Amino acid sequence: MFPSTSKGVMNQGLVENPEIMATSHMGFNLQASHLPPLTFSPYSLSKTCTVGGEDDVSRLRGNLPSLPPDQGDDGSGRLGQSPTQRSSSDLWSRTGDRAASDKGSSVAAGEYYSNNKNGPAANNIIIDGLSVGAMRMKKVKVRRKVREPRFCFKTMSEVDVLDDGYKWRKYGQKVVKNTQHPRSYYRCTQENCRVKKRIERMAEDPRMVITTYEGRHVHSPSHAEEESQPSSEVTLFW
DNA sequence: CGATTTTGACCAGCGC
DNA sequence: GCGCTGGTCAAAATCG
Repeated sequence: MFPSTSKGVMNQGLVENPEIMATSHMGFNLQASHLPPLTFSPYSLSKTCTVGGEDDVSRLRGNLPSLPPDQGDDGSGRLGQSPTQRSSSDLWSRTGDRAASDKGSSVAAGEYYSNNKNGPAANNIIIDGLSVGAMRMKKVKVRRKVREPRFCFKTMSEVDVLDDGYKWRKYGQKVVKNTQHPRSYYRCTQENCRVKKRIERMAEDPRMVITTYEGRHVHSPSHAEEESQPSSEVTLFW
């Protein structure tokens, strides 16, 4: 349903091979000198990286997308990992919102988990996936609030804010529970563009930066014309 | 001086 | 209802 010539490896929510090419009307360009050339398939990304609410849970349970990636406003075209894709022995870290209690009562839609089974490595980008199995294990309590499509990924970086080609304005910073590092909230400065992102460092490994995007850009990257070296970018689509 | 960042206050969702 | 927490607002401060 989505044009993609993915050559990458999606494994339990990770993109391990950067050689994924795809086309889409929406995308991110991450430019960072410390990163390898990366272009993520929109299909792969949406398939493993986002979940936004009750509808998504239903979709995930059916393992079928209900919407193509370019339709809808709440997680279009998102697919879920099979519950069996999440191994209990894998190291997962919660990176998403607080739909579930911090007191460990349940796992709910809207949470994001990452699995870095290869361990942190330089120039390694990890796409975060979602545990559907965990949702099945317990009764899911879901926020009714409509969510924008989201995905998050981790990068090993000394700088918090990666240059993704868009212009961002910081609108908040918060110290979240059980973490030493504050979480920063950014909004796209483009008028009528409601895309947000938040950036935080992993508690377990402060070298890893977790970037979570929410929403879709309605415009091109601000310095798209300046792209002279596609091989030095990371492009994320969904 | 406009754009951006900082930061405390406020709000909403959730569990008890 | 209350307390806790994450997310957002907005005034003040800072930057270029």
